[in-house]
Amino acid sequence: MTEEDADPIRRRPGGRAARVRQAVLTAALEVLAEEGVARFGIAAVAARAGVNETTVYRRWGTREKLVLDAMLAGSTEGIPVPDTGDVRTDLAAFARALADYLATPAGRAVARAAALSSDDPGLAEAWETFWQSRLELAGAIVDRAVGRGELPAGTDTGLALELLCSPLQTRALLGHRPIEPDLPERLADTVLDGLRGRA
Amino acid sequence: MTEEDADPIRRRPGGRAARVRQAVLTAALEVLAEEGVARFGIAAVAARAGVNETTVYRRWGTREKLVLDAMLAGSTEGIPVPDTGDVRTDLAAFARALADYLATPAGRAVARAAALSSDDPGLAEAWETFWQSRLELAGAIVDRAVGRGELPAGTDTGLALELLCSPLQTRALLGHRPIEPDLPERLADTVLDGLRGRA
Amino acid sequence: MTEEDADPIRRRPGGRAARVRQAVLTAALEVLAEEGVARFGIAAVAARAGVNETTVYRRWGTREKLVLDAMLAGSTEGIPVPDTGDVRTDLAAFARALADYLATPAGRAVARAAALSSDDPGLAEAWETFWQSRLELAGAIVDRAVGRGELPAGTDTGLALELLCSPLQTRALLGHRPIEPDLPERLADTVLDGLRGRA
Amino acid sequence: MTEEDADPIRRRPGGRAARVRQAVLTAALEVLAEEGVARFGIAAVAARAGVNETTVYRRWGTREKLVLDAMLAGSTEGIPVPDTGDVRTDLAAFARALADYLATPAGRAVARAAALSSDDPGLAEAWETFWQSRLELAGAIVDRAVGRGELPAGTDTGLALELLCSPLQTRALLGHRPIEPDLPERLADTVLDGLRGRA
DNA sequence: GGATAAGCGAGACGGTACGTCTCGTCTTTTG
DNA sequence: CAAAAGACGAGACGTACCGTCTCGCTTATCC
Repeated sequence: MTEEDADPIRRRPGGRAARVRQAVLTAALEVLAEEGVARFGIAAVAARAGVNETTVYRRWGTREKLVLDAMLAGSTEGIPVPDTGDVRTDLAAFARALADYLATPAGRAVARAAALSSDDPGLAEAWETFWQSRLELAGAIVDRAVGRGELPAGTDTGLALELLCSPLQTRALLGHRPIEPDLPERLADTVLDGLRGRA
Repeated sequence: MTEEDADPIRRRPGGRAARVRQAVLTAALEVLAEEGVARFGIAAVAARAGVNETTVYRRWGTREKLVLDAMLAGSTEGIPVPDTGDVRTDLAAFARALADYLATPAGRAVARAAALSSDDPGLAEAWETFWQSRLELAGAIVDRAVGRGELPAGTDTGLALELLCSPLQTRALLGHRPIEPDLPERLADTVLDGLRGRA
Repeated sequence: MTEEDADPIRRRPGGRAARVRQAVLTAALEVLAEEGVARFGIAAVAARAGVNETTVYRRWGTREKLVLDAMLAGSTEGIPVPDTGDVRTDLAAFARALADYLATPAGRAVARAAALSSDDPGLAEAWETFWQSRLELAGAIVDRAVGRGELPAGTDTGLALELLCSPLQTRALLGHRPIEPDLPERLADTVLDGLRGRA
Repeated sequence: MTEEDADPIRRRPGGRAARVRQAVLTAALEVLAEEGVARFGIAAVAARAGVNETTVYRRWGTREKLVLDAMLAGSTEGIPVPDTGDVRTDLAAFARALADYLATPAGRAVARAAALSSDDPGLAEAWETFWQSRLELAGAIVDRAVGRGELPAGTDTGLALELLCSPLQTRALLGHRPIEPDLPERLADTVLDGLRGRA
């Protein structure tokens, strides 16, 4: 885990094993985006990857683990974190980007997959980490604002991000209420005001 | 529709149909709470309700619709909405109650069920309505605060509730991050400050 | 059974009961002819007769009994028995008529219904009677031939009819082998030769 | 196709697939004989074969196909065809054997099954072939008699068999009229006389 | 460079749930 | 009060996935 990946499959990047792995994960992401998480099936993934079903079961075991691995491998880019020097602009842009991502089929699929596989504690933790790593980068926006004096010292970065992001996530997960275009801005404004305190 | 329920099943409260309906919905809620939404099956519900499986299929058709109906029929009480005269106390108490509910097996199940069946547009809308009706009562807290002058006139009630509730919902849905005991208070504080604007 | 039918349904020929009975039986015959005996269902019969399903169940109980009753009531005419004075012509014509009837949807349905419901001893006997009464009329052909000296005295009428008819019935029942146009004649010829004996 | 069976299931005679196949077909024949074709169910067959229900559906799809396959695989021996040098004795013995077979539960089931599934053209043809292959062996009796001069040269073998066998089949199929002990002999006699022609 | 071990393809199977279909019974409502 | 309307019980049917297993065969690794 430290200097050499323990997974024997990734040992040789050019080998057949790695090729199969990549094909399956790519296919999984495509199926996820096209069919949604509810109709996501291993048979479809294997067929699209040009790989035998048994192989997928051998390597990933269950549907949930495959979804998780595909997500981890596939969305490495994350949400872009702007840095314009103005905290309001940055937060609004980040919220906008997150909303756009969640409107994507892939984004919807990610959210659903996380929600559905959170029964298994191990998977739940993995999803937790997934979201954490995707969103905590935005903490830099808040931290920089504190550094510039735009926000008071001691500002709770986590709370800020949670207030900003979870309305968007919740809308993507529950029901089908669309995200109005000005919602990211309104969220950013209100959250900023809240963080600055009443005084 | 006005004085007599349109649903023919509920016409006679004492009849067999109504009795069966009640038994199934109750059993559904129990199974949901005990097994979770992923392992929720119609066979188990029918067995527990002492009703034939076919009847469940006849009346509800699919698992998703049964879950929805059980939720609609079963959680009529909703989250209590306090009225102490102090908006901060009220909001914090409401957030606390919501968090407690979401920590309940039933609460988790509700959240998961909504996330699960949001592929079907009709069901998604129904779940939207469900949450709307459960949470909008809390709008009274904000409205009363506006009336008392605790909050400015043009306060966006919906945004307020969304900021307050969605972090709790998201935590219940994604990952397994527990809700810290003081989170409701912190949420209430920050949201209130945000609503009051940057003085 | 002797001078007044015991069946209460037939008591009043003009009453509603009789009307319902007639409608159901007619509808049953139609469904039987159109859909075949395998897809014959009480629901379809009731719908076509403009009568409630429950009524059919009350009066006839099971599908088999309804089929039987419909057959008994519906095909009173039977197969025409010719009398030309020549036994070969008569037998061939009768065989031809039977073959034509068995090629009819109704005829196929009758044969299938008899074959399928012969598990129940009571029904089996009823079907036995049904066929007996339809075919034994043709015994007159043989008897007349004996009277005219065309066939020896002591000719086994039942055996003659069985030899003549059962190949046609079997072809209608098993497999889908069509009945060649000259088969009735060949049957009549061979059977007649057989009856006359070798000498 | 010549030296290796095309059916992939039978490729390995000792493999699990072949074992399962055999178990299911044997169980099917047993259920068929014990319960009759009307009460023949896949669940019962699977249970008796110690095989999962799904496997039966996968391999045979419908009840009718399973019945057919069981019959094809299970009654390979057919009706014994005697060769005593006397056509009357041979035909009578064959008719007797057929009558005995049709009196067997399995024999009844075969007849009923064919009558049951003759709606599907493919299955009807298969049943046709089934009966054809079971009965045409007896054609040798007639052919040998022609060779010995017991029967005239142009004797219609098919017609002879049909006249001999179909009365027995019809009695087994329709109604419940038992087969009298001397019926086979009388059939053989009359058919032989018929085949020899009038003087 | 050949043994050898790891992984893959192919095919079936056990298991669980789902949703459909019919039959025949039972309760409730209505004329 | 009897028939209509409609729900129910019972049970089979056929389908869809999931995850496991076995058996050859191909590929990559190791001596």
